[in-house]
Amino acid sequence: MSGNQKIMDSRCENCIVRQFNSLRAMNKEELKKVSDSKTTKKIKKGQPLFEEGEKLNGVFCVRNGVSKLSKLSANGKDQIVKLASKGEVMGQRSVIAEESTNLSAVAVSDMEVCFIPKDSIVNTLHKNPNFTLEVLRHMAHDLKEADDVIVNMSQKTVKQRMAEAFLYLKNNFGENADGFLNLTLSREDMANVVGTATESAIRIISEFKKKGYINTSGKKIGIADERKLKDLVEGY
Amino acid sequence: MSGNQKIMDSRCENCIVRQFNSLRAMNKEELKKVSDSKTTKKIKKGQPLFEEGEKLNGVFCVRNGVSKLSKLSANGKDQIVKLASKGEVMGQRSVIAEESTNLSAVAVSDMEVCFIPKDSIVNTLHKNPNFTLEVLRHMAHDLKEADDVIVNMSQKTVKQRMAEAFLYLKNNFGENADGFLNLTLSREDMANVVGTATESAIRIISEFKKKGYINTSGKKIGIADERKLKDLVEGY
DNA sequence: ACCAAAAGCTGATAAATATCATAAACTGCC
DNA sequence: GGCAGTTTATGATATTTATCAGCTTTTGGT
Repeated sequence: MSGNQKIMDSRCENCIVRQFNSLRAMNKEELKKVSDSKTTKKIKKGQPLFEEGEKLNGVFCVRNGVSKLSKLSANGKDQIVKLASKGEVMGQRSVIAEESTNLSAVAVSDMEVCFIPKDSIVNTLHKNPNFTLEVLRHMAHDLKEADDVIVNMSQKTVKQRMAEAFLYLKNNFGENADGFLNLTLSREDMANVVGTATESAIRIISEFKKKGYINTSGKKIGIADERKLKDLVEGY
Repeated sequence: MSGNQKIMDSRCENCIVRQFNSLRAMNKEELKKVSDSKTTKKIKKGQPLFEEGEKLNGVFCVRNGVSKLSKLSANGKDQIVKLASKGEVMGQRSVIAEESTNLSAVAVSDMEVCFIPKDSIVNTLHKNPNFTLEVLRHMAHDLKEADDVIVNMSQKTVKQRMAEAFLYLKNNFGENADGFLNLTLSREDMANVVGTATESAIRIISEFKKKGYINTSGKKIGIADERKLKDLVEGY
């Protein structure tokens, strides 16, 4: 790595993260505008990026770390709807629909994000059909995933959803050299992903451990028997 | 009504239904192309429009009637994800993302739909940013709603979801002169909307009736006490 | 290093929901 | 109009999940 990498990375044009999201469909000028107007922020684990009901005047592009996107329900519990990591753009919906967000975003690990004011985004949406289409494709995909989540939530048991959550964490955030998941969530967050009580989540984690599906070390969790977890999800 | 209404209506340019969906952002020529390539179909209650896993080579625009969009889960139950009625376009996602559908569509009442081959849609998506943006806005809205559904499914009780479903049916499909809901769903379909066992749905309907929240006449259901249903949804 | 607060854990119990069984009411059909 | 098949209904029971209470472990701050 060269000494001036920091400076290079700070331009969107050179940002690797862009590969993963709709920004890659922007042309040079558009990207320049975005880059000139954006600001980079460091967010500590546990800190909020934005809260439900806020009007966002821009989107957040994740460079590093992970954020949970959740919605408070009437019973006082948070439901985590999505975990956004490197390359993902948060707050798009609010900006596109010109409504306040329906979700809160809180960092679940230390993060580095770029905040892109909405003007440059909205402008490009009106002028560059390729970009708009790219965003649309992303959203179509998200919507399809949302359907799957709805079906899982309503048709699968808590145990099945928990097993699925572990597989999801492994597939999306990977595991480190010791075989533990890269992303460590608190039991409460796990419960809020799965949509269950914290105690129930803890109980199921204990059970999975006892049965040898997973192993734990402190808060870290490792997938020990992926096959068994998959079977459980499928209902065997 | 004039004698040639049938003919007028059969052109998209004059179709009222278009007011409700993204097609209104198309220009004259684009609309003409759509109109020339589309075909109109009548679908009887209970008949499928398309099935999960199919590759759709076009979208369906609902002129009349209602279709359920559902997904089969591993336990053999159908989860109804959406009810599409007049003006709604089905199959967009599949066409946009160029993937097979993740949902099945079955008519829950007699329907009249227009099938629009994908070419004219895809073409416009590439060339008319206004149209693309309009579709995008719709999808952003759908996605927001999907988030709400996820939260409801995971955080609310079956009883609350059932109450919510009745309010939804009233708000979206209205009621007739006798005070009964315009859209009559079977108990099984109700259960599949709410994500519960058919017996549980029946039990809750009986309970609501006993408590005076709703009234029934055969399969028809009328909302008797909207306030109480709303309170129930909110958790009182 | 120590203390308070938070997170994790476990048992007992209650509540919600699913499942199984059975019967009545309705529907389409000849 | 009557019969077969489906839908609706209800009871009994089993299973799943939430809630409450008490305890231990971990964490972060000074």
